[in-house]
Amino acid sequence: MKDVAAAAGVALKTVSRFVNAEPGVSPATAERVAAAIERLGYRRNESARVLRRGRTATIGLVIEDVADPFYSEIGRAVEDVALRHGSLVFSGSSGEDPRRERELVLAFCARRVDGLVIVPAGTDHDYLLPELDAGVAAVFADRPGGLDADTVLSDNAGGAHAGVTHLIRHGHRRIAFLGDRTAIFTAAERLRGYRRALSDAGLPADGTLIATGPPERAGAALDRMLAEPDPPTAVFAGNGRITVALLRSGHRPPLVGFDDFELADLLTPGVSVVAQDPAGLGRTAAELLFRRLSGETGPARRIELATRLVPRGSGELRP
DNA sequence: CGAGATCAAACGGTCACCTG
DNA sequence: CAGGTGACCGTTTGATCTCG
Repeated sequence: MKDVAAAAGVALKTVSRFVNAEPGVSPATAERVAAAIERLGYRRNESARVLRRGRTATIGLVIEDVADPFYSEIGRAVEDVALRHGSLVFSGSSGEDPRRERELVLAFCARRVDGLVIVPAGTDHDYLLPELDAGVAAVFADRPGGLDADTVLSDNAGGAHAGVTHLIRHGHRRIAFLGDRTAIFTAAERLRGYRRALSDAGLPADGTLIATGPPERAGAALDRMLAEPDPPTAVFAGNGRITVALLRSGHRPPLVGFDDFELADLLTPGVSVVAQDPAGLGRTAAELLFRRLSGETGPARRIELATRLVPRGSGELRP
């Protein structure tokens, strides 16, 4: 900047004004400064700018797994919004481990991110309080966090209710629920939606038709249910990985799965799903974050995004 | 009065150097 | 040897000044 000022024959301050499009630079001077910038190949040093301004124009994103398409779609949407606000995104995978989530978040904070979008792995977020006090903004996405902050969720219970009701309408009375561990908020919510759908339809709750646990065990769990005297005639799968695990283990039951996935429409029959809007989750979370960063105050918001039932064949099979 | 110059003080951390 | 001091990195910002 000093060199540009010397080359253009103006003061440092004038270059700064020009670079930041501030008023007070005459067109003639601006032209000389622009020419000097062009000639010297000057680009503003962002580190120095950060040093002075206190804002780093970066945000941190903690998701469960960057390799999981559901979360990478969230990540992409967050990135798009961030870019529009002149920010870059650091992202990391918690792997569903609260300790790792905390390490990532604190590492981002140590690099002085302006804000955070977090898919919580744990339920205790007291470790965030000092950071929030220091002015870092935080938004929870996909699941609620352990403190009162802006949160964006999918309507998990409502989506599961719609999916199970769809199976009931097609004549099923005994519907299995294969879900992830209920310690995970979304899994518990979907189970709640399943139960409500059964009771709304006047069907009995049968605990032997419910299995929760890691997705890779879903196939075996369904095998056990099918070996019982009064087996289920349809399956509601609690997330995309469970749906895929079931299909991989050779099962083709009447089925509705939570979460859409690639090629679901190309199978025979097509797999009916309750689709979430992961891009919507990411976009909404990032937009809330940038609103806070631009000074919006007021109580924490909680936004719930609708899900969409996508019938493709597997959910319309009769008993 | 407006355009622009000049000056100094930050920002947060690192590092060389000095003191006791 | 520990601990303290001050310069330094590049930019922004505000105060103040100059000149036509």
